[in-house]
Parts: sequence; C-alpha cells; structure tokens
Amino acid sequence: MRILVIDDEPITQQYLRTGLTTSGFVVDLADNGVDGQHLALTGGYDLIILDVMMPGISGWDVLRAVRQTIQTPVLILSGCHDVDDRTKGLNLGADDYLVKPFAFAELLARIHALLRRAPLREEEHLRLADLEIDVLKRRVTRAGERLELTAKEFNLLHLFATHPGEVLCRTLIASQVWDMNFDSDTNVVDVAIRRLRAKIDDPFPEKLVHTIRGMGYVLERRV
Amino acid sequence: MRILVIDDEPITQQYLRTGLTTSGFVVDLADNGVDGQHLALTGGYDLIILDVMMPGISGWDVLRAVRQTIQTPVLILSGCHDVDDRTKGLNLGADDYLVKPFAFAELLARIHALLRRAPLREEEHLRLADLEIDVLKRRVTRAGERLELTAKEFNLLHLFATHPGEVLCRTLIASQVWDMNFDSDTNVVDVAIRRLRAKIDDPFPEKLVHTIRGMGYVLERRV
DNA sequence: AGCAATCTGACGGGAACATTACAAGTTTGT
DNA sequence: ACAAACTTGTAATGTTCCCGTCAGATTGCT
Repeated sequence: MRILVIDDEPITQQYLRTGLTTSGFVVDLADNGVDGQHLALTGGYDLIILDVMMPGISGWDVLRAVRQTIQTPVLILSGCHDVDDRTKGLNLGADDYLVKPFAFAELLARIHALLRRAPLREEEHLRLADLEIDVLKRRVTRAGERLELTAKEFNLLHLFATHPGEVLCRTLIASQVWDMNFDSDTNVVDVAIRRLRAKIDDPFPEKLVHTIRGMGYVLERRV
Repeated sequence: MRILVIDDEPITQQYLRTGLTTSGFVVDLADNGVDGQHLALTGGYDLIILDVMMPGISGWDVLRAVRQTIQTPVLILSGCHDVDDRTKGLNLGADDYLVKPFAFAELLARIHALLRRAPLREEEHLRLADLEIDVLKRRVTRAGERLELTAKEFNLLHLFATHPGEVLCRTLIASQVWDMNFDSDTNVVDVAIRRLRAKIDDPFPEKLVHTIRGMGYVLERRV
C-alpha cells in the first residue's frame, strides 16, 4: 500500500514517515502543494494524506485538483479550531479528516477504514430537471438560462443538490451553510430559502424546492 | 431510532435535541453521569452520544460501565485540546468521537455510519398490499401514487405499519402518537383515523384500515 | 327500536412558514 | 476615497394549514 503525504512541516513529515513505514506502508513525501499535486495525479497512490495549511498552493487547491481527475481516498489534516475546514474539506470531496495534533493510533485506524471502503467523490456537475449546477465554475442555469446566485445562495443550493430528494432540517442547513453550531432562533434559513426560490423557482412553472412542514425542505421533482 | 444524549451543557443539549428530533430521531436527555448511566443501561437505545467533560461521574466512567454490559454504539464528544481524550475514548470502546465544536452535518453523517453498522436496524421500507412506506424519507405511496401525509398522519400510519394485522386500541394509539395519558375523553384518534383514511383508503377500492368495534383499529388486507 | 360506538364535516386557534421591509456591512466603479 | 449597488442578517407582518374540539349523522349490536 502506497501513501502520499503532503505536508510542509518537517516534524509532522518525519512523524508520519517513520510511523507509517514501520506500519508496513510505502511512503512518499511532498513538502509543498505544487509537487504534491503533481505526485498525487501521477503517482497512483492508494491514499493521500494532505495538510490543508500550507504556504503557496493551499491544500484546498490540491484537493480540488485531485478530485477532478482521480478518486484516490484523501485524508486531510486540519487545525484544531476551524470547524469550517472540516466541513469544507468533506464537501470538496475529502474522505475523512484528522485534527492536529493527533495520536498515531487514531491515524492508523482511519487509514485502515479508508482503504477498506470505496471512496465517494463529488460530482462536478449536478442536474435536476432542467436545473444544472456547475460546481467548479459555480454556475447555475435553468432551462438554459443563466442564473446569478450569491455565495450564500449557491452554497445553499449546492447542499440541496448533493442530497436530492432528501429532507434537510433547519439545524442541518444552518450547520452546513452558516456554521451555526448552536440553537438559535433566527429565521435566516427561511429567508435564504425565499431568496433562492425567487431565483430558481419563481420564474419557472415547475417548482423544485418544497417545504416539509415540521421537518425542513427538499429539492426534488414533484409529479 | 432512539438516541440518548448525555451532556451537562444546556446549549449543547438544546442544539442536539432540536436538530436530532427534526431529523427523525427520538431523543432522550441526561444532564449528568449518574442519570445518563442508568438510562443508558436500561433504556434500550440505538445510540448514545456522550460528552466526556462533565462534573461528578465523568464520561469515562459512564463509557466503561456501558461497555461492560451492552454493545450500544457510543459516540463521544470531546474538547478540542485533548489529544489524549480521543484515543482514550476509542480504547475504552467508544465507536467514534467528535471534537467540539462540530458541524451538525458531521454529527449526522457519523450517526448514520454507526447505525448502519449496528446489527438490528429498523426496516427502511414497510409494505402492505400496494401501500409502501419509506421510513427514512417519510414518503408514502399507494399504487405507485405519491401521498402527502402530515407529520401526525405519518406517525399514525407508521405505528400501524409496524404492527400489521394487530388490533391497536385507542389508548395505545394515543399514548404512542400523542404522548397522551389515556385519561381524556376526546375523539382525536377517531378524527386522525378519518384523515388518514381519506388519504390512504378513500381513493382506492381495497381498504386497509379497519374498525374493530369496541376494541380499536387494524391495518391489514381483507379478502 | 334503542342505545352506544363510531363516523364525518365544519370551525377556529395557533403554530409553522412566507414575505416584505429595513439596516449594517461589503464590494464595485469612477 | 466616496458613493452606489449588492449581500445578508434581523425583525415585523401576513398567510397557510395542521389538528383539536364539537355537534350532528350514521352504523351496528342486542
């Protein structure tokens, strides 16, 4: 089993290299994003361990580039405090994450879990009825017509589009799109839904965003 | 699916309760280790979410006690800075952990992963004649036609569907669907049955909900 | 028939959701 | 650098519709 480690900190590098090697893996190292990305795409690794906090090309760019072409499992290392990082990473297609600092046993457990299961990667293009979403270019069209969405609106739509037909409750939505990991009594979600509907549903006959009273909202076709 | 949350912080409690409830789980709360441990051992839960940072009996003691007797999956919540906590938890038998603060979506993903691996899980699809119930998506179809049920209606139908051919008396129904202690002399149940019938039976030739005079109601096929 | 159990349509309070307005902050263009 | 345009959260108001109550009709058993 071959593992690529992309990390700029020498200490972490050494830590991972010795640990993984003695655990029976073949380990390659890259200490910057450029080399890392190149190796990731051409090296045919079974797993990539990626530190998202790096100078130069950020880990996010590497992750994005990797996900566009191959489906090798990616485990990201992130700083402790950023809730954002973890969800952002998972949304961009990372398969798991680990918070620094971490115990080596933990890393091993997660690696084994990843190598056992088939990876799931994010679609670049999402589609529902005549609604199309270009995830990478962040473009949305409906019935061939280009729709201008704001950042929040796009994030919200993207969340729905990756869970078609699934009822998403307000708590989940708030947690994903706003990082609101507490129970607040605002109606941001309602308003955001309204604004999204104004753009993707109001001008068209077939509505795609539906309210499930007492539960949340769904994106789906209704016959 | 029933989940026990053991946590002493009111904010986290509330957050978890509302989020999990709207996601379709039944949630019980314990705000200290003693109650938590007792409930965990006697409540027959499908999953336990445990905060390891608590006054009094620590989360570790609870985890240890739980693991000695039952094999309910346990997900632990730990503080950001404690590297040790996470491995300690996994070593003591926890099935997964989450670092505070966390995004709700992340928690949901891990919960689903844990419940999937659990041996006994509820049927995702219930079926009787041409009536189909998708428990997870809370969708009901009959003869391929989509039926829009309200929350109460769905809960009622779900109760019947999990006890096919069984006569359910009003008292039982009231206690299960309404939390009502059988004292009242209302006819809520009758009315609810009426509304359910209007949607799942009235438009179709074969009736599935039947009245047992003096006893209650049954969901079953009649030849 | 007569009585109790059940059915059924209507009503209305209230909770959940929709919609609009407003203000604070941010971006953009000149 | 300043103003206009845009984004986005908060709050107040409007609307929908769920569901508990009730009263009269209907059913079914003795």
